[in-house]
Amino acid sequence: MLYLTFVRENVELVKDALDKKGAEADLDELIVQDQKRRDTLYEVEQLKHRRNEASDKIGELKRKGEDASEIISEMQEVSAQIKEMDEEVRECEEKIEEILLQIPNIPHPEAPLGTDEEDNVLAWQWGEVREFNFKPQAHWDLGEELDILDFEKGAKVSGARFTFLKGLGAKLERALIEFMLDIHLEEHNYQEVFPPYIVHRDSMIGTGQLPKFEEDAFKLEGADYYLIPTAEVPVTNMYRDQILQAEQLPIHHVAYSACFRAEAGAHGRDTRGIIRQHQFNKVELVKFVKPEDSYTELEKLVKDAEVILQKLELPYRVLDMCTGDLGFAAAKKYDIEVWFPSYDTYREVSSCSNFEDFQARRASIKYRPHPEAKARLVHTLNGSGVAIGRTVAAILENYQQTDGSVIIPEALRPYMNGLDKIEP
RNA sequence: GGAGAGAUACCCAAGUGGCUGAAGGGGCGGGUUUGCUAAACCUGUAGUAGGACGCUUUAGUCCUAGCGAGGGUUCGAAUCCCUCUCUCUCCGCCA
Repeated sequence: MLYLTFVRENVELVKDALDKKGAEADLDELIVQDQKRRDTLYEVEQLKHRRNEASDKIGELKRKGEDASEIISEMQEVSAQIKEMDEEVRECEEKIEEILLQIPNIPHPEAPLGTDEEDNVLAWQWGEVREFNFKPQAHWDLGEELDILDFEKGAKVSGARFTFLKGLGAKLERALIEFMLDIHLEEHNYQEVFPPYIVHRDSMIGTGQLPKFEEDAFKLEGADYYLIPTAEVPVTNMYRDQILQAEQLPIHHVAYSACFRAEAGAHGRDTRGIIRQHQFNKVELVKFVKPEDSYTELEKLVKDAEVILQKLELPYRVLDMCTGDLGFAAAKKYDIEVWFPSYDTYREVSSCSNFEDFQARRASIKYRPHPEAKARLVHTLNGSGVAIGRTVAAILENYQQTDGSVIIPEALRPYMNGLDKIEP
């Protein structure tokens, strides 16, 4: 969310941002409501001032045992008027809030201009794409043959986009979680948290999932509860409505969690395999930093995520996301995509964003640069470090052998009891 | 799930309708005394949000709101009433 004052004073800039992001919001109505609110507020505050003074007077008169009925009846009228105008102000604020929540973050000036994923810019890439001397199989075929993925059982028990991992598949998933957590804890100095998977509405608003993207989330029936679409939501909201001390920053958290997504707009896409599931595992990195550090921190965040893929020796590329593909809350974003032989392309396994103060403002997360200083909003960042399910799929595809077996990446073997291969 | 008790500023805490725009204490900041420290004494300490005017060789002044949240009663609410949230204690149940 942007500050109302900021929007009021930078209407053109905000309009430009809306264009670049391909978003819409009724700025004209916002300005009208804002003006109406301020006018009414000024008047009603004058009345309240009068009332406060009169109340003191009444108290004084009553203490002296004198008659105050005249001034009381006068104030009865004033109070009724105040009540009415308060209601008017409240209505304006409701409309303003509604529009304000529709306005996306302003893109960073260096974010490439563009309308959709076609316009994303290749930033850099790593690793050699393997040449196969046979036709590589898709991970769902490999997984079924190895009896480590069971799509039928997933569909039977829970429906489409749910899958059972079995035996060494389940172990591989667990090993990756452990492996990634260890790297970020021991080599990158993140602090681990294990968050709740269910949050209430305020938390979803705090990080920007709501109110705009209600249909993407799973809501629990009969309660104001949502299943988290990413650990970003609970971990960022840990610090909601807080003023941090300067020396607490930067805060770097790593959190493993399951993630739940309705995938409402994705009918027919990635219906096979485990690329797009309603429930998947992810190790997430979340940072709270001083504003002046946030872009350095973003670069480091991407590097931290990349290390995982480098250690697993999976070839990947990094995309600098264009303005149209930045999403609602990000000012700048890099996606990391790993190579999938069967798709003959790269698929996203991580998305690293700098939200600047957009989330911090919604969630009211501030810090004091000096003990005496006025509180400022922090900058928040997060990125996957990385998505587990897609990494499993990538390992199956990239490490497959002619006989249908799959080699375990060396870095992962300590987490698999030294196992070097999954065989049919 | 049942019964009860709570929520007041950085912390503890007083406060049942106007003299509380929040006593008192602790902590923290400043000062006096002092060779230094400590002690004692004096003194400051609502952070925030919003608005009006001012400033932009940058600086404030005033107003409004704010005692867990939201409503209500009242000329006036920390105080009375209603709803909700959270915390604690005991019982039950459970991993």
